[in-house]
Amino acid sequence: MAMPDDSLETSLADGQVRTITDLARLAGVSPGTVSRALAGNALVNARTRDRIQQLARTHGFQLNQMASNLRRQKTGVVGVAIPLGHDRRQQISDSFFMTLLGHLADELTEHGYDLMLRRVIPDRDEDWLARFTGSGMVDGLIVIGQSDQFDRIEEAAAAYLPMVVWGNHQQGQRHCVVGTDNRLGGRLAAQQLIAAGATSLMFLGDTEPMEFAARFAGAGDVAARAGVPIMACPTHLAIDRMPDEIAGHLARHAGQIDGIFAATDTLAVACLKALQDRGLAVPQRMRLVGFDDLPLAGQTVPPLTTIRQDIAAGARGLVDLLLRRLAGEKTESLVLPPELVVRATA
Amino acid sequence: MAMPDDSLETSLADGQVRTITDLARLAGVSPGTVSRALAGNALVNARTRDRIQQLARTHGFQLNQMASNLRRQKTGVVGVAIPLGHDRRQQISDSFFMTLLGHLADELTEHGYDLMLRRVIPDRDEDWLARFTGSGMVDGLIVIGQSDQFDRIEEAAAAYLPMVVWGNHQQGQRHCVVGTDNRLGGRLAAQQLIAAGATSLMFLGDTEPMEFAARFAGAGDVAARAGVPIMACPTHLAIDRMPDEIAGHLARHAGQIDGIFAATDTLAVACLKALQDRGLAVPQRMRLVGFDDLPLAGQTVPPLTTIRQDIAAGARGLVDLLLRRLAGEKTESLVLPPELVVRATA
DNA sequence: TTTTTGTTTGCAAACGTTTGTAACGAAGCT
DNA sequence: AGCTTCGTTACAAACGTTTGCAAACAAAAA
Repeated sequence: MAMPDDSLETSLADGQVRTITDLARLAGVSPGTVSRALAGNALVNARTRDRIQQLARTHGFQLNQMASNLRRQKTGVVGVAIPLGHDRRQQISDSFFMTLLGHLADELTEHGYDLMLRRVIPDRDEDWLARFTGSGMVDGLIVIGQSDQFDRIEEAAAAYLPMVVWGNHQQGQRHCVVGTDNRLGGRLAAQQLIAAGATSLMFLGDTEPMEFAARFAGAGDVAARAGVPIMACPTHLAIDRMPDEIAGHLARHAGQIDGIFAATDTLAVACLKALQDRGLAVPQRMRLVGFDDLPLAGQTVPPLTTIRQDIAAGARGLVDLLLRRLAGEKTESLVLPPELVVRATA
Repeated sequence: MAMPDDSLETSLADGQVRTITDLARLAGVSPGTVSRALAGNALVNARTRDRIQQLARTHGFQLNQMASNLRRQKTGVVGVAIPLGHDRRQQISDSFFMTLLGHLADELTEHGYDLMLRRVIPDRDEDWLARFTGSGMVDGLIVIGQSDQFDRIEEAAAAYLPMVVWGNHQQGQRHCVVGTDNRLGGRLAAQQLIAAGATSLMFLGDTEPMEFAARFAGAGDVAARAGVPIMACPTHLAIDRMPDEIAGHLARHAGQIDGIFAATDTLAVACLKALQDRGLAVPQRMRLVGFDDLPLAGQTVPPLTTIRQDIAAGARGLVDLLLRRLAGEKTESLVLPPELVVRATA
């Protein structure tokens, strides 16, 4: 048996081995064989396969993914879109979304997928969804937050299967969604506030986004049944406006209310500070419940009572459903149960 | 002039217009012309150009990026790698890195680049860097945090130009880095603690990672000059171990020290809680300074004195330098000045 | 009319893979 | 010896763009 031609090998050694063809020349076989060898295909003889893999390793050969993707018509990349609809500065700094993103990265990596992150501003870019799905750059799409794009997502879902959305579930919707049962979460929050002695409630947060609207509605359910009034106080999530707005709300209504349901832990923490600034004892004079159970919720003084969203489970659900859709399955939505975490603010 | 053949057009209308060739047939021109028309190339007649663009719009045509990328040998994608070296669970949930990531997404989007996120575990994957740079999937690379991969990054930088790293700058290093002057930050922190009356210091945090080591060293400089002792108390950043470890440190040393420099705001906030649990008044009995100035630093009670890193500026710097490197420039590193933010804990 | 110039288009060769099909020996069978 | 079968490899056609070059054509100049 002839050894691979040494002189040929060294004559190429200086010029980088970039393409599969370079490698083929080096190994004295055809490009097709190299491709199969690198893929571990059983069609190619075990000895040649090892030899080629060895050669690839020593020369630091890297397969060109672009070409591979084009040929195989798949990319191994999942797109993650964060639409910034109603409050442009909100989400990107919102630690809930960032934490979810982290878990998504974990989960996708685990399954051999890469993650392509794209922030989209729907008002500026009409067909952000079509651009992403049709670009050929991603095999599937995860959308974090419906924002105010429910209709557009709904429309896209009709034609584009491999898409899963984090958000709120609505009766009879078409697109596959994963999310917490926000309405139930709202009920739990209001129940706890009332059980802790509250007789008049404030909902702190915007009621425009679907998730928040559902939380408010859930709290409303319970409040109505208990004969307790509840008022909504819209507040931006942007860190620079939040404190002032909360202070304003408290200044106007602090006398009339004795329980606050914050749409988000971030809001709750800011609110807690505002309450302490006003000298209102928590939970004696004012009860407070948050939403999310971010890590910082346990770190406040007093520690925050809140409604827990299981972010890790959410990420697992998103990825699991997406993978099944990539395999052609037509999956149902997944609604996760929220959990009341009683600490010290209510 | 003949209008585009209507019967032909409708005969294709049902079958999706996927490729540039479909569109060419529809418009009665060659694929090359369509390509140029869509690119807005001045070579093609203005009228045909408009007609083709209109046609593309009405049929919802999307250029296949994969093919385009392969042909042009560029992708419009920047890779962002987060190496999880020394403390696997740390970084992904660490709000500093997440915030930086958010700003990076902003900044890259602004310049027309997409962002491909990849978490890498160096121990499991020897040549994570080469895989990323050589895959052909990204035009350039931003590495967030040197972790314990300084040498590997240094080595890769020799051959691969378009790479910028967030981290600590060391005398004479090869790779281009953007980061805060951690040593100076450490000095500022220690100065403030001592000015506030501290006479014996604790450094709360791991001293392994380069950034933290530099912060500790800076504090050490000042402490030594002032004749104040400082001890390092290694602490994990993982949220589930942090509180217990801090409580342990305090139990052992609380009597001997009266000032704490926490390597991170996250640590500082947890420490603040632990101090309050022990009934140690801040800042009367114990002074505390953090690092980062995360949004939550202003929300604690009392609000946290800390060393500010300008994350947004860091992100801008990273992207700016990367773009210049993509253009072939050989750029210098960028060291950002930290800033002391005096609130109420020291 | 012929030549020149300029504008607009088509042709075909890349980009670097993957994969169906054919080809080629060698071995096993009648 | 002829036939099939099997294991291994080479060949070539895709995948959907972009782009240098040549061709076609019209208008202007000679």
